[in-house]
Amino acid sequence: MTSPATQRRDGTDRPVPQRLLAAATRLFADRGYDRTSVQEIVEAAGVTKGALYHYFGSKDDLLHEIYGRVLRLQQERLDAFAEADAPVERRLRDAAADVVVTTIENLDDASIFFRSMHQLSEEKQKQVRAERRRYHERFRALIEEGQQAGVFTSSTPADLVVDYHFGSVHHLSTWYRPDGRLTPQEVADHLADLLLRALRP
Amino acid sequence: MTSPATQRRDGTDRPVPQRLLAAATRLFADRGYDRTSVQEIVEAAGVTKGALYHYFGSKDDLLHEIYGRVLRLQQERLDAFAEADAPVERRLRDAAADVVVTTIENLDDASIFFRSMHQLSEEKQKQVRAERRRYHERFRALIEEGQQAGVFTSSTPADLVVDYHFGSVHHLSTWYRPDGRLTPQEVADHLADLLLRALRP
DNA sequence: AGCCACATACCGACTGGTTAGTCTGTGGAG
DNA sequence: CTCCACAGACTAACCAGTCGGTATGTGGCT
Repeated sequence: MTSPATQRRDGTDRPVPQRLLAAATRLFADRGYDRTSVQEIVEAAGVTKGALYHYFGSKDDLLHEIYGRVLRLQQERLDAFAEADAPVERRLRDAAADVVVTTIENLDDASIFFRSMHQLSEEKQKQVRAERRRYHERFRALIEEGQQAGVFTSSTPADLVVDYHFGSVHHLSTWYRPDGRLTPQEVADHLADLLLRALRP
Repeated sequence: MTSPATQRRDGTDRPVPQRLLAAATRLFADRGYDRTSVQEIVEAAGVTKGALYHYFGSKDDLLHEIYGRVLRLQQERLDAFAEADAPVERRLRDAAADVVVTTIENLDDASIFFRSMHQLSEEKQKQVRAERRRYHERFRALIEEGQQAGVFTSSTPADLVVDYHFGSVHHLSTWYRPDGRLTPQEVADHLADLLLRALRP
């Protein structure tokens, strides 16, 4: 029962599909989807095209899987924070800071996420947007809860506040460097502070 | 003296280079740089490849010109607001709101800007980054001025505040729709409010 | 006024290179 | 013997950039 669902020819390393996903993530983040050839991906993963098309239907599927992975992870974490037993300010702060940390820890995913949306087929884009919307709405609900409770100002629509915060999260992949002077947690705290200060009545 | 520097064969419409730039902007924004063929650009502009390569050295040059246009425009506007004769809060607010309006009014430019950086040649990227840094620093100086004067909180480094705000500006091209319920000016006012509230001591 | 020389502004067929995806084949486990 | 998990040569399509050619305008000379 210790063997993975998918076996590989040689016993080394992780299963092939995961290696392909990892190689694709790295390459997509750094050259962009269109500039990365399938050949480069399989070479980086130490396999051949046969293997890739054995597990994935298309190059596009590979990208879609990356989106799925990120969306699942973030949604899970947000739900956990949102449902916690604490005052709204606390829950929003924790959730806001957590996306920042998680995003920084997966910077490759983040740069792919916001740059490669339109390389996805129309239907897959629709699916991603739908999941994204669920996430967005969960976050918005938190803010609206605080506004109704009077702990957050209502002078800015909750929608806009969500976009304001996620703008800065998306932007992280543009400027954050792991060798910079701020740790992920420090950046997260600052950004969460900015959000909460902007929401003070 | 009324004739443009560049003459075109037929007297109709705007000069060819501008038509090419406009067509390229539209197409790059909606299919992405790599997904847009030179053939499509010239067809949209009503000319042929000969014309394009007569005015531009490469497809890449076309993109570079788009970046140049945006950077020049934004830098000019920022400088004007920053040098105005008014208290810092006022100058920052006006500048912050203005980028939002200008960005919304050129949404195509905005989506190209933050999605197509990597398609530029290394040297052109370096140039764009340098101009971008100048812009960034001008903005940061405004915030630092306010922090030193004590009208803005110093609890968040000015750098981070700039990235926070520009994150939301970049993000506009992802969510803003001209047929939405908020006008560009309303969005700009809200985002500027959020920034200024986040900076209150 | 007429004519020549040259420049500018394009046209569009062609080339060399690249790429996603296919398909036939094969080694090893059970 | 069979089937899964992959190998890798092959194909059909596409695309940036080139290049030889053409049309229109312009200035100088006579």
